Amino acid sequence: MIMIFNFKKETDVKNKEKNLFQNYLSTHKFKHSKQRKGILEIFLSIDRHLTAEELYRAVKQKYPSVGFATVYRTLKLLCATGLCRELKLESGPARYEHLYGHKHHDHLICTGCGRFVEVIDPEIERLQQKLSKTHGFLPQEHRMELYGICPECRNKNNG
Amino acid sequence: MIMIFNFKKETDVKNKEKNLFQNYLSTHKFKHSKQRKGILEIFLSIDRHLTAEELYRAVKQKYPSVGFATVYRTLKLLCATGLCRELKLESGPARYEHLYGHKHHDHLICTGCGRFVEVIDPEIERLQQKLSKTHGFLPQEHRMELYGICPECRNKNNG
DNA sequence: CGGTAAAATGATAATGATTTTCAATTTCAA
DNA sequence: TTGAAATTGAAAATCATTATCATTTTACCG
Ligand SMILES: [Mn+2]
Ligand SMILES: [Mn+2]
Ligand SMILES: [Zn+2]
Ligand SMILES: [Zn+2]
Repeated sequence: MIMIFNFKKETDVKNKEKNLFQNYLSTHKFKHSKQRKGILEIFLSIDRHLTAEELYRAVKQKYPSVGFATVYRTLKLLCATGLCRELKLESGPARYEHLYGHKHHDHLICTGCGRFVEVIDPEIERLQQKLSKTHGFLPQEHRMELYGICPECRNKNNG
Repeated sequence: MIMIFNFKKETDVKNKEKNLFQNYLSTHKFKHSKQRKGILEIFLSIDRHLTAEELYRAVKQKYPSVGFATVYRTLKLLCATGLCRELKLESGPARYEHLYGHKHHDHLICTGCGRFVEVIDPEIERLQQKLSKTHGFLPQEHRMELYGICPECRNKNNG
């Protein structure tokens, strides 16, 4: 019962995201190609912070003819639509995460295993705004990544 | 009088940094080349957040025969010595800043003109540590960049 | 001082991630 | 259905950075 309910809710959310994308394409006079639909579909099916290459590989499994460039191009469109956020991290290629229905958050990243934990601290957010204003800046965005060792990796290293 | 005093203090600091570098080279059995000395000298003479290319160009003016690769290699050494910090920002090539005698700080960056303002908020730092620990992480480093529009750019756009 | 092994250098090639180019294909409004 | 315009995949180009390698320097020894 609960499973069925969750399943329904999930597909509803995904349909909403698909509609937002279709709307974005329409209002910007972009075309509704198979590739764009397919890439969005696969993107929505994977809820991780993945790289363009990881997404490309997943897309290939269902749609083998899609090119790497199209994945990159579509990721830009998804970001423009507000469905996706591009993360430029300290090292490695950019990673992409779902944005729709996700509030702003920052990341706690394990330097051992690469695990991502999404965090938000309203007090930090407030102080960031205040700090910007103290220096006369009009605050726009910010980026905060906290690096450390996660509980699992701490156990491994200590055991 | 004050000028002379400041001048002396400045060169003292620079000499200390040069000595630290020479020590680093010695203790690691690296050689004391003209290029390394020259690049450090130019690096110390420019107190900005500069790219490898900007440093390369400045070095070239006084030491035209120095290669780009050597500038990159020496920047790595300066970072290892603790005289320099490499900043991987949201976009563009890495930037390098003086580290010796500079406490940890984060950056407020103007999206209009690219101005860097160094900021530190002990309360934010404390909350970052706390946030990491709340999730069972052993805190290591963090990165925080606040983007906004600086007072000068705000005036320009409003005027 | 020479002599010499090891390290450093500069030029250039290679790399990795991303973007651009372009000929062929697809979309879509008329 | 048709044709102009957008999109695509493949491949080349780009950008920042790193690796390679023949030549030059450095540091040490006699
Ligand atoms: Mn996230
Ligand atoms: Mn700084
Ligand atoms: Zn971990
Ligand atoms: Zn500005």
